[in-house]
Amino acid sequence: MIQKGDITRQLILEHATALASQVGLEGLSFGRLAEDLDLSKSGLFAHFKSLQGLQMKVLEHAAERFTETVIRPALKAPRGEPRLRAIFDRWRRWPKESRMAGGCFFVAAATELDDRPGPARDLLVSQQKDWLETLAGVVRSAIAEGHFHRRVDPEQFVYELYGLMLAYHYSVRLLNDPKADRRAETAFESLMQRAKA
Amino acid sequence: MIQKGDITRQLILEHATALASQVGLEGLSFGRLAEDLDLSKSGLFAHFKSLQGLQMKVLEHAAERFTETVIRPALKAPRGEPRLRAIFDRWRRWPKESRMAGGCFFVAAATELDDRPGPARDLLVSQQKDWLETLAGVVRSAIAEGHFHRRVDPEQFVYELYGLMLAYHYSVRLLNDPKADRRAETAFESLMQRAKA
DNA sequence: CTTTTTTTAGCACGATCGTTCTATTTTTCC
DNA sequence: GGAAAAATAGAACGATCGTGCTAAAAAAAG
Repeated sequence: MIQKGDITRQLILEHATALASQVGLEGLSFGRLAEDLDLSKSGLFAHFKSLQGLQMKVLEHAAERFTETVIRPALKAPRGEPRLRAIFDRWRRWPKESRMAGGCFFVAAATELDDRPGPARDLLVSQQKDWLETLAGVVRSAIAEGHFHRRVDPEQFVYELYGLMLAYHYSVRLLNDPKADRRAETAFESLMQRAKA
Repeated sequence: MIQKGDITRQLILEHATALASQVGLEGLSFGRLAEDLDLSKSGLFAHFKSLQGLQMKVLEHAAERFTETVIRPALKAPRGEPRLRAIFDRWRRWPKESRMAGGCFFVAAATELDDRPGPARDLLVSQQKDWLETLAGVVRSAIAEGHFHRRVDPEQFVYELYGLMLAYHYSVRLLNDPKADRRAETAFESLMQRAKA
């Protein structure tokens, strides 16, 4: 049975995730959220039983959005190189697509939580490892399909791909570099070229 | 004339910078600093006239430390490729070298300030652009020395180098990946190889 | 030494934080 | 419809925040 509370919770999480992409997970506050959403602070609090509870739900919500915005659609592309290209395109556009005011939610969370032990950090780490493993799997497919030669190290490939995306985020958001898109594409093509059979 | 205040200020900044690498620039608070350093909150406050003032000084302090720990020593290496390698080595070790408990201070600051307009962000952007320009200059020297071929795009090179460092930071701090060092070295050598004349 | 300047401490302010408790309203079930 | 359950609001708590004001202590200057 779908309850009213579930809808409200979803609405809160939608806003909280976008807000967290700006101010960080620790920057979230019930007072601010309540004001933005025209709810009482205590009413909002009752939905998640603590700030940590809210932060965990926000992490889960963001991961779901990422899956349905980036991963799932890209899986429709043919295995191997085309799928990898689809992922790259959608990944790069995902902060805009998901209307994250503060850029990629996970980039913010990663630098914020990397030195704060606790369940939130643990959850993020496990999510990120899943994502890296998914990426490595796509690279392995590209090798199996004969698109990439067999000497390609999938983990190394993913490491460099991730670096490229981080540099892109940094260039766009902090430096406002208009050439950021071209830079990312060039780096991606270079990475692909080196892996080609 | 050197005053007592300057020494105290330096001591505060030393601690504040390390703390900010963990909790971020916005995570700094006079109360916390005062407790850590056994000073009164108001006495500490008097040294910087506002939280923004403290944050600006912390940014400046971190930049000075970076210059003397990474840039200056690396400039002793011969122009071109050797100097680039010296920078890479020192850059990678600098969070440990400078005893930043929370990893590279600037990585944290970059993701934190990228969507908060103000003087702190402006200062950080100008610092980062300086650093990128320095790096591009070293790459240009490598071309001039004949170490790199003339088709190398210095800005593109720096973009990929920066991405590699960001991925390294991410792998070490969030994922605790023991292979992070090897991954960074491999990516760096690949970047060098592609640029070689 | 004394005087002046600088540095530090103490205290209070309004604001906001996470959280708890209780009451009221709204939704759900029969 | 009414009864039970769920969702929301209101007020208050102790804590911490940045900041200002005032006084005492320490350092620098003569």
